[in-house]
Amino acid sequence: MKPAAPAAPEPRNFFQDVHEVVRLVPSGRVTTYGAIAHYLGARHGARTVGYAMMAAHTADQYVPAHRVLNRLGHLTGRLHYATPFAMQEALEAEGIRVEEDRVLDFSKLFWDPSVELA
DNA sequence: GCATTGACTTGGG
DNA sequence: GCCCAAGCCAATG
Repeated sequence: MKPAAPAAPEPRNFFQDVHEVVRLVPSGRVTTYGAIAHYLGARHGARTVGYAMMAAHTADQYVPAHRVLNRLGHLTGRLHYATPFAMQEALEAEGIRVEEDRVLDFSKLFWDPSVELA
């Protein structure tokens, strides 16, 4: 019989893996695409992680993508939200200070899954 | 099957 | 600290 339902627009397990790691990010903390990629093996490349985040918009469960930033702590994905302020407000709602589209004390708030989940 | 694009990262100027 | 170029993987046309 058929191995799977090709009609299902769901991507590979890799997307679910990325979404799961993002959900594990505690409130008030942030992580980066590179950290997630490294936790998953770093073979897929940070770009693929970012691509998975774009799919997070269509994920079954909610994914706190606002806690995922680039290595500089910039809110790179804010333009992908319904409103460009949604991501910043979501971060500030968790006690994270955001200034000029970048997270303050990013080094302190940085949450590395390859270390915290070790 | 090749070329383009994308929520990235690193290195050099 | 910021900008440009190269490398990387996956999806789309």
